[in-house]
Amino acid sequence: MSRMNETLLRESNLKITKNRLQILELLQHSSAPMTAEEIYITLREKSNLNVSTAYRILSVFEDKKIVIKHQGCDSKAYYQMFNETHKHYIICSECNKRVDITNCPLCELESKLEKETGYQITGHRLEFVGKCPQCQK
Amino acid sequence: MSRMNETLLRESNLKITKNRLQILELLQHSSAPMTAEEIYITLREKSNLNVSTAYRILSVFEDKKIVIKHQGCDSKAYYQMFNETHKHYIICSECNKRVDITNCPLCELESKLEKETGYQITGHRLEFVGKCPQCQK
DNA sequence: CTAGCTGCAAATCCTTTGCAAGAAA
DNA sequence: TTTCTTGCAAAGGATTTGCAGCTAG
Repeated sequence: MSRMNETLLRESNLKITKNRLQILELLQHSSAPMTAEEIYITLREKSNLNVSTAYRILSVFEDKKIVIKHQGCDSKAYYQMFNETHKHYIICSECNKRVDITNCPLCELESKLEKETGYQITGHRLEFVGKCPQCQK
Repeated sequence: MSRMNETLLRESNLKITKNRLQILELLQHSSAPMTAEEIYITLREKSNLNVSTAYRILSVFEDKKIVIKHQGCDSKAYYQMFNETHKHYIICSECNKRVDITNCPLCELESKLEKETGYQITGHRLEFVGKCPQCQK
């Protein structure tokens, strides 16, 4: 529902623009995190979106905690909706394809670590790396 | 002992050079993973090492499994000795300082995931993010 | 109208490469 | 000598920025 996204933008003090709505739609319907370039390529015709605009929108969304950003080992940044936040991935070392894993055994560990290290822990990143079925051939 | 590192290089079919020995020494004595630039800055006077040489040496070391490379959220690559491999970190979201955490509850999870996803899992990356004691002020 | 968005081109940051000179075996 | 390493400068890919025009409110 595009109406919901308009509200989301309004509540974040952001103007409602076609680009922003389309990026939201896209990320909401994507089964995997996307790079800025993937988003740009998907939307450039439909919306004639520019790459730098894509980066700018994603960056604002990150500040407003609408999306979160992962740094992939391929040194590209991957973006996904914030509400799907607590997910982890298996990443193919050949093609960089990502697959979700459900269930996270780590949250409990966090408070223990806070005591041990003095860090104020705000989150964690867990990624498994391997070869996906296709790349195993 | 620099003699050991000479053997290490010889066994990897690499010529023994001042730059390589100094980078090995440095990483062995560093308590945290280092970026190519940090290594370069530390060694440029002592060894008049060039940035691209640093990258090249680190890249060869990675191929030969002498070091491993992490991609940090600051989009810089961090290098450490391979033998210290199975470590995870807490990373300060302000200053990017890294602290080791001992003990890894995840290895068991891997085989379960292999069955579920069809991926051939070769490793994992686990990083906790938060604010280090200094940056909490 | 005004603040906030956008496109475009140029700039920046990290990393890689081409090439010719230099050092190890 | 032969092969591998290096320094330098230039190129590369991902991301950011300056600026002038545009658009939502």
